[in-house]
Amino acid sequence: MSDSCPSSRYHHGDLPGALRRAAWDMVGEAGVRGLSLRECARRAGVSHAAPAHHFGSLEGLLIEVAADGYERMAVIMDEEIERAGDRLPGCGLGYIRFATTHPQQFRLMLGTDRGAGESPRLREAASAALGRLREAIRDAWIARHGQSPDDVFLEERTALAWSAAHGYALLSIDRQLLTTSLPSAWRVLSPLIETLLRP
Amino acid sequence: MSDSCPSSRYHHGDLPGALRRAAWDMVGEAGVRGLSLRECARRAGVSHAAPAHHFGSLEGLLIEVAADGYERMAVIMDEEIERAGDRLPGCGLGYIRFATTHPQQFRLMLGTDRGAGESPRLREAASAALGRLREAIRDAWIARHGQSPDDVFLEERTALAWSAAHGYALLSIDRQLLTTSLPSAWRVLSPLIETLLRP
DNA sequence: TGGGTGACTTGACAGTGTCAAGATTCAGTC
DNA sequence: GACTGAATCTTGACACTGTCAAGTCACCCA
Repeated sequence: MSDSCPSSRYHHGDLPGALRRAAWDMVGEAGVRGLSLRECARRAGVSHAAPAHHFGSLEGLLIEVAADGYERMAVIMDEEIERAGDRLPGCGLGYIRFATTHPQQFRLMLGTDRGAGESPRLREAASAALGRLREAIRDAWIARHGQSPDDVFLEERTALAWSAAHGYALLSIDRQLLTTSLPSAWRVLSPLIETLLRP
Repeated sequence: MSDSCPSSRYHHGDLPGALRRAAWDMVGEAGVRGLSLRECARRAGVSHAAPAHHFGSLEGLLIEVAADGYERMAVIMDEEIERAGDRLPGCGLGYIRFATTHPQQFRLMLGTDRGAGESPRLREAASAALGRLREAIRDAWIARHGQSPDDVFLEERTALAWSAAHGYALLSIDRQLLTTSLPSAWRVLSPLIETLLRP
């Protein structure tokens, strides 16, 4: 059963999933502004009003697609952690790799505003990505200092690491806007590792 | 002559400026998705097709409004530099202050994509903001080491500083999404100053 | 097997972006 | 002062959009 060929006329079978995949593809092709509910419905093979039953509105679909993005990001972060063999740089580089390979979707993810707080799935997915970074810092700290850092201190270092990775990711995707020659992620961010692990 | 009261029926007097101010206000009120060309035209007191003559399309208006954003950001960075008495933290804190006081406009600024590279005014405005940070790092380096840093090295440190400030700014405005308790900008970012100035 | 709910379809409405044709205003030249 | 051309609009049209309401079909459970 494909996305655009429903199992029956009034019962798609997996319409929410098909709509989210269609939205993901359209954002990748044409950016957030190029996304429309009706075109998603066409690609899923249903009528224009079908999505409302599952997502309420276009805004509702966008929020769920942003949550999808964080879940996909977590997968790439895990891959990069495994490839790098070192969790802390693996997390950061995975984050950046996701953003540079999915620039338009990445923009959607950080473009969602107040309504996004209402989605438990989005909150969880975003927190999970942040949690990987927090765990990586905690483990690196324990390896260096023999004991766990203070919770408040850990939050500060996590915020610093996330900020730097996030900001660098945006520099990468906005490169025509800000600079024509951006130094590599490693060269820019590796000095930060020492900072994160110093009391 | 106000924005919505043209000096004559077929000659507004400053229509481009009025449209950009209307767009700025609408983005602030309802986010990028809440902006429409026709509503901007209504607020400026002209017909729906008038903006096309100045901006070509909605996309063209968005790009110019993003450039406005960077110019306003530069003003706030300069104010914060003066208030802090120290350029490097002043730049960073000014950047963050702008983002947290204009979250929706800030999102517009980083939401612009490929077409934005075409606007010399946007490129210049964005580069000027980045240039302030580069100058602040260079000056702080000279104060510490007695001579200017290598250009490549300076670009790396500038990218690191921008990334961290930018990332923290986004954490601030997305706070319902990622965390309910974000440590202050100073506590998160001040360890970075030492990193920026170490060879 | 029937009923209730879920999952759609159809149709309508208001708003949008953009384009084309036309009207008005301004500025420069003679 | 009149004329001309360009700038700056207005009007109208079209296609697309999001959302809502009413109706139809499919599925599942008692």
